[in-house]
Amino acid sequence: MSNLDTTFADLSDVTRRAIFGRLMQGEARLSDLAAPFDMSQTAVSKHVRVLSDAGLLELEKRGRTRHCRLNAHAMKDASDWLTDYQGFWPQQFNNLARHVSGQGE
Amino acid sequence: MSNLDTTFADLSDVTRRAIFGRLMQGEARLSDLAAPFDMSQTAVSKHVRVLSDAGLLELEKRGRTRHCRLNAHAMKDASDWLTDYQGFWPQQFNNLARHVSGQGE
DNA sequence: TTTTTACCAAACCATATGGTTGACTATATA
DNA sequence: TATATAGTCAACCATATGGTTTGGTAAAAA
Repeated sequence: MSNLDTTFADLSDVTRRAIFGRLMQGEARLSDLAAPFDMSQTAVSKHVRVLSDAGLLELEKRGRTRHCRLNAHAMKDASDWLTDYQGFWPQQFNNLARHVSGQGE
Repeated sequence: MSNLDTTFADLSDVTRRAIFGRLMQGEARLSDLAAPFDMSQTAVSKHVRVLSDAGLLELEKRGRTRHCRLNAHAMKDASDWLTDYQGFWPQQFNNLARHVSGQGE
């Protein structure tokens, strides 16, 4: 799978987007991440592994806890892609929307 | 699945991103869409159905051909989300990147 | 030292995904 | 009319995904 494939696939799961969002507020332990979800810690651990494999976050073992934080570099790549994407599409969408809705200008 | 789930899932397949890209250049018949790919027309037809079910494109039957075009409204929704997303994250990413790389500023 | 905590690993399960083939329908074209 | 073309549908297959449970290990706390 390409990088873009995995990034989008990762973002297509609501649990992972939530983990993503949580980590924006800062580092968290695996059990902290798992707590809000109505599923086993093992399941959350798998999601974290998916994100980690995609390079979207980093894991650090400290004693018996595992600490997760966003990987700024990988995030930057994703952000850059979105920037490019978003820079290109909107006019197209808007043009198309104007055309379709017949609103002219 | 939520709307966001399906949109990201749709974008996570390279074939569908290519179809997506092709349709940005304008309407196309199903067989036109299928031609560049080393897979059966049935497979491409399935991808098109996935995109259609997600509301990302529209199908129109004209005689024996099926014409596809982007759905401007659904596209606008996706674009809006990306805009919000991208408006929110970059500073965060940049802050995080600065912090991690220790570049101060 | 014993017990609890935090996590991993393996096996398993149901469903989704991305592809195939073959048979079919409907429309153009010769 | 006969044939080729565009596309669908249904059945099938292999693999991926998202979850579970059970049993383990290592570290912290009692």
